[in-house]
Amino acid sequence: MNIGEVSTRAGLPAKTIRYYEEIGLIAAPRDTNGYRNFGAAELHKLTFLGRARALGFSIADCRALLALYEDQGRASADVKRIAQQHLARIDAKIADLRAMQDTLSGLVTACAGDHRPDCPILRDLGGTA
Amino acid sequence: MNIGEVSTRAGLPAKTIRYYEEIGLIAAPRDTNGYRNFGAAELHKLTFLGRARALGFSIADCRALLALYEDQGRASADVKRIAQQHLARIDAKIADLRAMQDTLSGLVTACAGDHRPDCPILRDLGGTA
DNA sequence: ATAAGCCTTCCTGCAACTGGAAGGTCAAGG
DNA sequence: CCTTGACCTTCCAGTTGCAGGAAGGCTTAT
Repeated sequence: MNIGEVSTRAGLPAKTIRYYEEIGLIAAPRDTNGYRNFGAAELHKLTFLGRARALGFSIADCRALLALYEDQGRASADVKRIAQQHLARIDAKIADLRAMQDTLSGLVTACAGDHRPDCPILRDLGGTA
Repeated sequence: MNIGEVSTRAGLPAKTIRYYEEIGLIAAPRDTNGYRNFGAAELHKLTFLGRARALGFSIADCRALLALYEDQGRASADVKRIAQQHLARIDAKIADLRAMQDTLSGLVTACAGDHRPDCPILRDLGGTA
């Protein structure tokens, strides 16, 4: 399988796959012509990576998760810890965004949005000045 | 006011203030010794920027908002449009994160987290393999 | 022979800073 | 007068996770 095919099958851009190889996340054996030649195992790993990334795991987390995935003697506790930490980061991010959303939606509602210069949004940003 | 004082008063790191000057977001007049010397107006602008950034506005948005802030003849509609677009981006981000949160919390709950290798999280990422 | 459609590497850029090195300036203390 | 320490300066590199594009090689079909 060349990179194009693996790209469509894994649902990842070729650029991303090359990048993953570059940072040592996956291996990509070469043909004599220099082309990358992927097998089923690498496709599987790339699909794994795609899902993990879609769940927001960092590359560092992905590396750890992939290692655990390959390790038949792993402890599920190690996987769970990573997932929990990530979940905590997500929760925190949502909380931050919600705070912004609250403030902003209030301001947007309060703003007339017409031709006049008076604007509660700018008033708020400027410190009620 | 030197950069240190303006930094504490605006609540922004000195590095950030230098960066804002570098990208032309603010001006920073110099003393004869080369030190930046800020006046009340610049402090005010930096505070404005700090609040806008805290609400998640991009630097590009901040630049536009700051211009509108300074423009006495602005239309509040222009401000509102920027804020609404940003709000939409925030809504979308929250939706994304919530989807991740949903999936992940389910997986985390399902994972025993003990010494055994069996793990629903890895099973899911690996495509039920 | 040539054109299209793959593939390769390498370099740059994005957002918004942060950290650190190397060095100038200033006020206080001995 | 000298030193110490806290400021300040510029410049360069790194962060995250790729994307865009140039310059060129391989393959297949016409």
